[in-house]
Amino acid sequence: MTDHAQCVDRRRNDTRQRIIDAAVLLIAERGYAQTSVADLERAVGLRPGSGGLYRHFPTKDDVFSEVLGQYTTRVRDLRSRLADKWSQPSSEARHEYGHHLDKDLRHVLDQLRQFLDAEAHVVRIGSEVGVLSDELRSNIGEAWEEGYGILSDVLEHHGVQPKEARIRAVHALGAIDHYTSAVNLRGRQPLGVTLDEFVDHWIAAASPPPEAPTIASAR
Amino acid sequence: MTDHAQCVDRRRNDTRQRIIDAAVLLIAERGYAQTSVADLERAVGLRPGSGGLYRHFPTKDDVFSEVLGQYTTRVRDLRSRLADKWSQPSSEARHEYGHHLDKDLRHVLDQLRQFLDAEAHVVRIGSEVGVLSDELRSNIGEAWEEGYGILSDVLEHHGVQPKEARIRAVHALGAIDHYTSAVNLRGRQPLGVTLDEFVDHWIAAASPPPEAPTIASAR
Amino acid sequence: MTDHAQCVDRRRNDTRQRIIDAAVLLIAERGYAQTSVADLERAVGLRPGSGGLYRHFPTKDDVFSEVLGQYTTRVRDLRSRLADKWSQPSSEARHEYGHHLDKDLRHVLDQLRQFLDAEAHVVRIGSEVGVLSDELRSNIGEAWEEGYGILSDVLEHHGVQPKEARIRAVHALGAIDHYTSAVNLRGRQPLGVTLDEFVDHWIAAASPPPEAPTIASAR
Amino acid sequence: MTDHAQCVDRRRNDTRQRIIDAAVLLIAERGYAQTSVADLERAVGLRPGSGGLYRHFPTKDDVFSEVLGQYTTRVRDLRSRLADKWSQPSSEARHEYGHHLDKDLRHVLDQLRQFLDAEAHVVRIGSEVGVLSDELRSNIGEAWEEGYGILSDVLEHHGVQPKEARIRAVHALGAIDHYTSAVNLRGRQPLGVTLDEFVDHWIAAASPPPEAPTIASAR
DNA sequence: AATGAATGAGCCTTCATTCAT
DNA sequence: TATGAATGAAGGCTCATTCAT
Repeated sequence: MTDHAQCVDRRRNDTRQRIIDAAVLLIAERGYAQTSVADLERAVGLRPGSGGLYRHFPTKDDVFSEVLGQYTTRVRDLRSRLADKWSQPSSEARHEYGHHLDKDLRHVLDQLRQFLDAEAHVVRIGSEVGVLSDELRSNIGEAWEEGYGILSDVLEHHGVQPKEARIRAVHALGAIDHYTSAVNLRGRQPLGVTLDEFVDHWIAAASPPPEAPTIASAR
Repeated sequence: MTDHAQCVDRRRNDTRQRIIDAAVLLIAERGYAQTSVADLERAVGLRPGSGGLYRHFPTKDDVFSEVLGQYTTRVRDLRSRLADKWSQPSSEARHEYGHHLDKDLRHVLDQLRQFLDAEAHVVRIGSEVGVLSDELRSNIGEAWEEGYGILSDVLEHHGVQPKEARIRAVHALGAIDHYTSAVNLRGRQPLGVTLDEFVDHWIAAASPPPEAPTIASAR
Repeated sequence: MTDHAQCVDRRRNDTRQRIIDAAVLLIAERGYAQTSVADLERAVGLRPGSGGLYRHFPTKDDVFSEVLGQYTTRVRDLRSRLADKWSQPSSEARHEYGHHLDKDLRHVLDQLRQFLDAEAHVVRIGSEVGVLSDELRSNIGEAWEEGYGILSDVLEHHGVQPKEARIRAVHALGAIDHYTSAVNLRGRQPLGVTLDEFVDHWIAAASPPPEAPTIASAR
Repeated sequence: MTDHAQCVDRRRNDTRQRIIDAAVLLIAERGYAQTSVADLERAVGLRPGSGGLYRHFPTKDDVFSEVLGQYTTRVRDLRSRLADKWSQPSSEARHEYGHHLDKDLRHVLDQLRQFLDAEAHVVRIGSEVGVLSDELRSNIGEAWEEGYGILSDVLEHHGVQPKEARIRAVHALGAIDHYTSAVNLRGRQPLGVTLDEFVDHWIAAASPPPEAPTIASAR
């Protein structure tokens, strides 16, 4: 393979990735349904409406599929990054994660919220799931599975049985997803419940009752 | 009033309501965005594309606004129907609702689930909130507020303080909304958690800790 | 014929005329093309879109045809009213019309302008002639013929030969029509020429040159 | 630049201009309001209703705006072409324009009439001004201003004061516009006045009175 | 005389996608 | 690889008119 060929390949990947990045931005801004192929082309310097995008993706949906794929990867990364914190408590000595469930949950929630702030497009897509193709929907499903995993990891680390950890994780992530979406989309706090109030309760609800959960989970 | 007049009146309400009913069905089937005016017309026997719908609604969105409005009414009805059960425990002697929080919560959840099964279209619309107009969005917001209310009613009846009842209600309804949507839209149980498993946990999570709930919540 | 029947007939004519009056108003406001059958119905208290107008007119265009017809009648009236002024100079002694062409022309122009201010709808239609049906167009033609007549009357009265009077009349009315329309429609004075400037010139141009026109026209 | 590139460029300009040309024809035939986007597409060989026109113009109105723009340019050209004739009398020796107002006016009128015969569409649009958008209306206004200018140029060249030249120009062009439109749209000569009769009078009326025109206009 | 309902034809516009160059 | 052009299918909406009641 010549240098030239490499350069071409690079450029190709370049445009391809730039389309994805543009998609991320545009979706965050106006949503999936309102982002047209021409918009994407314009955003990356291709002539809008000329179909230049189809050199890089067979279909509009494939762009978004890739977007979601990369997102899933980032969720996975976050998950393993956090998992490391519990399993290698000494590495970040001062923080001492992995000892107190409460503290760890709050930390996870913080991380989760920070993460999602940086992934506004996916939050946005979340409110348009209904108009997505089946493939895209299942892409999103994968990401969610990893997301639940983040929470079940902490719980398991703290001795909650795997099965129960999963249940709690789904319950907890679902609750916060709903709350966040409600605030974002309807611009109003549900029943006037503030974020702080919600979070405090959430931490408490996510933790298993102090008495004897660990006994049941002793494996 | 003659038979005649009655007939005329009937016809009018008829088509209008039939459009709404058709909308309910079609939304449940393919979603809001995928339901065109022509689809609605076809569904009620008007010639598709002839604009016959516009004799009954000024705008496509107004159809859906009405759909959502009628839905909100039904949620409200459900709420007051359930509220009656706690406040008039003797009226349905054998059921004895209003005494045990656990039992009542399970009952509410059953009712809620039955209710939502019959309102599949709204669940579906919920997944398209992102593409909806502001008005439609706020219509949905209203319905949710009533929905949370159903749960906070039970909790309050059982001595949970109003503020905490609201927080718990939002948390609980959010969790179940997310779970249900996940199953409906992605056709898969999150982390393999079954409905029964989820429900059992949900009941437990929604109830305040057994010891001194009111005391605990008085902070 | 009973009183009742008369009453019905009255009402019928009533509604018919009210439709015409409404048309006059609506056209003046938004133009012919923008005035729909439903608008007319609404304006006279019929249910818009129910086709009630078709009890009184076979066609939308027939309404406007009638509107134009009544207008033509009014132009004719104005014409004969003015004609009387020249032929019966003594009747309104003080004004002494019929003696000085200049004065008379200015008077006619004033009357014409007053008249048209009260007939805004026709001025408006004038700017939409291009979208009118042939019949409507010829209706307008009739009115114009009467309009030219007003001017040729004055000129003839002052000794201008019929043929030349007609030419001058067409020329003069055309010039003022164009000027007025330009100001109305483009909201700007052509080449910055003000109304007063235009009128002064118009009077001068409409009058035949002082030397010997009367000789030629001596019949 | 290869043949290829040239061909591509040609094609682009081609369709765009062909749309404009088609618009000119269709407007002349049936008017602006009656010319739909689909009509234009059909006329240039695009599939009607497929929206192919929108690759070349962002909006239906933009097509007509361009049509009017090109027209204005042509009027301006005519104006400067004629202006040259008066200021450079020797260049076309035999015609000797610029010396006799009568002759020059007749010449201008001939040119104007020839010009407008070739611009039937604009005449037609003139009769639909009432239904046009503001932008289109102001486009037309521009063209008129140039048109008046043609006449005021001749008059000024012959010593008529600028202000009076402008008034006369507006008056004269208005008169002929009205006459022409009347004949075109109503298919009948106003008061039976023939074109020749009208023109002869027009020439006379447009010229300032022989004696001391400049003095008279200095008031 | 009036009305509710329906209709058909049409309108302007959008957009994912294809194709030749 | 990129682009101009075209296309087909749709989409929401308007409106004069008809018809049964």
